[in-house]
Amino acid sequence: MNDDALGRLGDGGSLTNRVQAAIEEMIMNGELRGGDKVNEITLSERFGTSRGPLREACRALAQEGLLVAIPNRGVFVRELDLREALEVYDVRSALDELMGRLIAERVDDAQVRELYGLVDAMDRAAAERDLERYYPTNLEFHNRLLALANNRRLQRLYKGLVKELHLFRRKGLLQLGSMRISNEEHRQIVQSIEARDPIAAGVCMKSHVLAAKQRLLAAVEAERAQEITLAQTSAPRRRRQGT
Amino acid sequence: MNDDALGRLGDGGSLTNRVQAAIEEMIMNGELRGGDKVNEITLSERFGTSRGPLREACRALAQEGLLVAIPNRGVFVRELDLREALEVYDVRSALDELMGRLIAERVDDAQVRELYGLVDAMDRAAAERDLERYYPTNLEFHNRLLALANNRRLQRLYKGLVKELHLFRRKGLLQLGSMRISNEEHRQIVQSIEARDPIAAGVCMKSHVLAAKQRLLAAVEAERAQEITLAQTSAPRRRRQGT
DNA sequence: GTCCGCCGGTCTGTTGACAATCTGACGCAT
DNA sequence: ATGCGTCAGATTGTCAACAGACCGGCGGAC
Repeated sequence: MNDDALGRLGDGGSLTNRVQAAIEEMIMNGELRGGDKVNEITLSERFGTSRGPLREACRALAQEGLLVAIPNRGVFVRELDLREALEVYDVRSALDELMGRLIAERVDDAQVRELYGLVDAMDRAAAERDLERYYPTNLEFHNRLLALANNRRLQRLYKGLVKELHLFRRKGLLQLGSMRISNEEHRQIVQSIEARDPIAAGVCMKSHVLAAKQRLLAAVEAERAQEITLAQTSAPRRRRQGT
Repeated sequence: MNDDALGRLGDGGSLTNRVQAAIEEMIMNGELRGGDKVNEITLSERFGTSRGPLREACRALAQEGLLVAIPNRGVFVRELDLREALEVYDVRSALDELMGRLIAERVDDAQVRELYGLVDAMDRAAAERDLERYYPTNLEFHNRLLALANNRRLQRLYKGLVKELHLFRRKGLLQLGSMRISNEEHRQIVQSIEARDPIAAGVCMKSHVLAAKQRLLAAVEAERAQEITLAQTSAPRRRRQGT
């Protein structure tokens, strides 16, 4: 991020809104990592504002859960441990089930065709092992579903949860887990939506998220096993790893 | 609320936190109603602070969804129309299902007995038509369930939704609807929890919320019908009511 | 050698003042 | 009478400075 950081986000109206968007962006693209301290003076100088708007932006982000404010100590980028990440997946599973239910109750044929189009595109990308194309389409697919649910509260909470997952320490594991995603799950979701079966659509979407949760767990376990192996080979005399 | 408004909430550490709690309190007890403007100078003078902390508190409450900030116009207490209230109920139904699922997977016998105790207390209060005792117990029952789910994310989102429902214009209708609540639903919830049946517990809790949603809808319909009747008798020559 | 208390620097918490914007009303022209 | 441009008052947006809290290092006592 450069000195024109706020200029690019010029559509916020107030400085506070732009600063808030800028900090959120810094967190999302990894410039600010979990546990980092948000220094008011440093950041306000960088954005070319005073500390007032910056403090207001931090307050909002803290309420949103992206930052943590400790009185007289400052604000820090929140850090999500494995337990919390799994909690988020559980909540997402519940919201996804609702999403499927709502969508199946109100889609029209054109929307179903659009969803099939996205699934087909993902199939083609997957066949070519083209992850650069698979990811954005996958993202669009889920955004489209979220929009089709037509429930603003659901949309806000869901987007918040997605943002929160960016705070997971080993974010790489999330992508590693979703890499092995089965597009077949997506197709089943659309099929149950096409059948206008709210129960089935809800179950499909819930299962989809819970499967992702399990993939994350598996990836964490795999990494842990590998770490232990590495540690044992490089320092074989050590019997116990740090807990 | 008096001039000691912040003194009673003295445990917030920073002024901002106390102001935030105070404003939230004002919204919850109805002193600030939906659509009301939050004047920075007026409120800051009332709390004995400057505008800085007050603005930060409003930022946080806006992010939480209790206030709405319009650039260069100020912040206003958010107003929930019927459509939005129903949306909230839908989301709550999903979260409650998750809650039931999680609880049934991890309760112990003592906790089940405690839940039965609360249901019994509600039965006794209902038998005596003692709503003053029924309400707090009902609240405690649901808070207890929320705690038993042991999922902080779920707890935060759920409490947020409950707060948001206070912004519904005709809040009275909510209570009117829950007055006819069947404690039998509560007992069924506990029974399925006691049976350690996650599916059944989830369904029971989801149904409980959706039933409340239907009761709200019915109350709104009843009120609307009565309004039309009154309007027709008092001004019978008018054929069309204002939309 | 270790622990305790002091102290300077740094950062946050808060404030009051200045600049920009909006609201509502007044007066004028049509 | 109605509509429009203008203006004063009020309110929000932003800033720079002051006060207080926390952190780390230093020196002395045991």
